[in-house]
Amino acid sequence: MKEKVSIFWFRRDLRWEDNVGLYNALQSDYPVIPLFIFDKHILNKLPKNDARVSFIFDELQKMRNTAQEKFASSIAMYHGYPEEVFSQLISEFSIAEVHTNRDYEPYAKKRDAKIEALLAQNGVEFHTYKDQVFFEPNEVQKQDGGMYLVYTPYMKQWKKIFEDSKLTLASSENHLNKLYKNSRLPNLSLADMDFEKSEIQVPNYQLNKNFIEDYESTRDIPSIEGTSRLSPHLRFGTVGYRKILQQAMKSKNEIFWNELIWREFYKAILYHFPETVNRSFKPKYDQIEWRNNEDEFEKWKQGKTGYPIVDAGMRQLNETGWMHNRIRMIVGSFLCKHLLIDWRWGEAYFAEKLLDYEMSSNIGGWQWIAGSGVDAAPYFRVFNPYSQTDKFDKQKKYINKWVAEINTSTYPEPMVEHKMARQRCLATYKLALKS
DNA sequence: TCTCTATTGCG
DNA sequence: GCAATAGAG
Repeated sequence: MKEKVSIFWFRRDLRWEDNVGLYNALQSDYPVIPLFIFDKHILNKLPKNDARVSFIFDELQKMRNTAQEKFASSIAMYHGYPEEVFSQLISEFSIAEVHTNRDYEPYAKKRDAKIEALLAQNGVEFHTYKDQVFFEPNEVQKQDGGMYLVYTPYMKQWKKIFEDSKLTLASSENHLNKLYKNSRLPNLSLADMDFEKSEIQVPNYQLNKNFIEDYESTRDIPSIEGTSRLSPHLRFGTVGYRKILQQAMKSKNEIFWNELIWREFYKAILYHFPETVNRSFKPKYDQIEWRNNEDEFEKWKQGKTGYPIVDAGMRQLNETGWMHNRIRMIVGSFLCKHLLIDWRWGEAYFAEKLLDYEMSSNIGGWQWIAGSGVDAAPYFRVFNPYSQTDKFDKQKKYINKWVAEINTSTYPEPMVEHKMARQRCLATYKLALKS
């Protein structure tokens, strides 16, 4: 006789507290098995020392320890394809319900549809919940029911409907005694999955009131810790989104809040226009004749362009898995506009390196800088790396930190001359965009 | 979430 | 000779 259980499937919500799906799973009539699947569809494409895999692994082990020590439970961990893992679970247990938080990325939508069908065939209920956003892609709409394509009106509507909404936390952490009592559910090591521990660590985030007050004045200065470092935690759900919103609301200054709304805007855009993963939102921009020079791309990746602010950014990315947002715009503009390399190449490199890699934000950001996206920068807006340095890193504190050899003979000459590159960019874009 | 150039005004 | 600014990309 198989045991009757329910399952909560963790994906990008790695926390016990304020977890909507988990809260609902714990209301089940049956003990709840917490599940995590290291998905081979995703992991097979990653390098063996991928920092995000290390981070997820460490966080899950911490959570597993908590479950063992306080609730005589654990987390069932598998390395495999989700459909296979669920087939196995179905054979081992009599599963009443599977609960999970909704995910809006193109791959996730397909995966979940498959799992839902598999479960349905076996008479298992599949319940999904809103957890990683405050408003889902269909909840912020124009009067005519269409999706906003410009950020500002989207943001205004978002805030308008937010006023009529309640911001409450889900008290999942108070119901963990409903977890399935087995402290030896299947565990894994990184080595079991043929991965190794990364050198790169995810730093802690800051979210105090002063930080949010000062955010507007400090966020653009890359040499100070004026950004929240929240992004990897937000990405993997090691902090709950509603708690962040609550903090953001405490300040009169709405700049930080607006950044959270950008995140939801780009999630909604990717949800409604999944083809923009590798197509320009504005089709004409796919007519651009990119130069796509491999050697130049290599110099950009390594931070050897001869433009100190660009090189500092790329080296920060390579060494820490993170880059300041102001600098992301500068290196992105340099790649697309000075070097005329396809934004998709830059997007792919960021996807490989960023601890906080979020598909919707990354695609949105790159299409913004390339000019091809919704509500994008106009094509003729070419960032000047020198004036950006003057504005945001006047004392060269950031540059000196990441490009130590800046004043020595080993530092390369600029790989392209700014004025020429700018004119070449304008001419190339103009050619592609004319009628 | 920009940059460049030409022009104006000051004097 | 410089700073401020409009207009265009």
